[in-house]
Amino acid sequence: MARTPQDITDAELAVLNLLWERGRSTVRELTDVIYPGGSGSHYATVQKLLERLEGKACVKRDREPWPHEFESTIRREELIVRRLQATADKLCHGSLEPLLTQLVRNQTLSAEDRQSLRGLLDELDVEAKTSEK
Amino acid sequence: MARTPQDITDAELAVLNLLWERGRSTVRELTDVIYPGGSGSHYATVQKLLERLEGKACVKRDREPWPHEFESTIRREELIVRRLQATADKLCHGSLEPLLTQLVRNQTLSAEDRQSLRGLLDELDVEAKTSEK
DNA sequence: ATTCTATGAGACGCAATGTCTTTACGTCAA
DNA sequence: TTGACGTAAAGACATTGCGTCTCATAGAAT
Repeated sequence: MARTPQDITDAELAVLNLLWERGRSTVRELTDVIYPGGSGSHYATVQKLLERLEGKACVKRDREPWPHEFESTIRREELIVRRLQATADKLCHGSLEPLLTQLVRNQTLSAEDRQSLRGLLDELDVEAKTSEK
Repeated sequence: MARTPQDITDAELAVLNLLWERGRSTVRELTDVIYPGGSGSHYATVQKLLERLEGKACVKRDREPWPHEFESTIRREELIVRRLQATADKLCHGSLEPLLTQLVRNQTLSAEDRQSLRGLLDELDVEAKTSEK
């Protein structure tokens, strides 16, 4: 069984999380937050992580300003969905429904929560019906 | 940033999935399914994976019969919840609610998925009503 | 007894990942 | 222009996770 590398590693995620918070940033700005009072090599570490994120199409580099500025090209929500799907693939033959079941069972939802959830489901039903013709 | 090992690896998961399907099994039975016509060393591979799963308290070994029989001590649902929580920890400061939102918004939910979710919500309504008095 | 299979401990090797080094380059102040 | 300083870019390096494999020993069966 071949080993499958992680899509986005923890260190990379730390950078992405910061980009989501701060928006467009330089390597230095990110480094100073992730490694406060960090040495010179930490700068290179963050740079490498950004480079790898760029390779994974999760980050876009703007070479126009100097120093370069980085920006995430993936939204947090997209990554959430990606991870959910990965979990479903490995544990539920790709079906997301069991995840939903566990989440609903596990979380204490108020009556209002349940109602609004039903509303959302109704919306989805309508969308499905209108798009199928 | 220290590297965090995966809780359960893909190869280990393949074994667990089989145990969930078949129930209590011997090493040979599992090996013959995972590596059909596999060589002798594949047997040892499965054995090692079981040993590691045992160390992670996901599998119980019964030394009484011969050959030994293995059984999973964790349910698929527990593992799902664990992975969901891990995703929430890394992407949502530990909150599961954003996962739920994404799952429901995601149009990959089939009509049947939506129906079964409604059923689940109904169950929760009943539980809430009976426990509130 | 011998022969087959199972067990158990450990070695091995590749690759992923976080880190660090080095060299070249751009920008600005004197 | 030159020197100083921060940045860019490429790549080397160390650790270790993880799947695999070897071998020595033990139990069962014929």
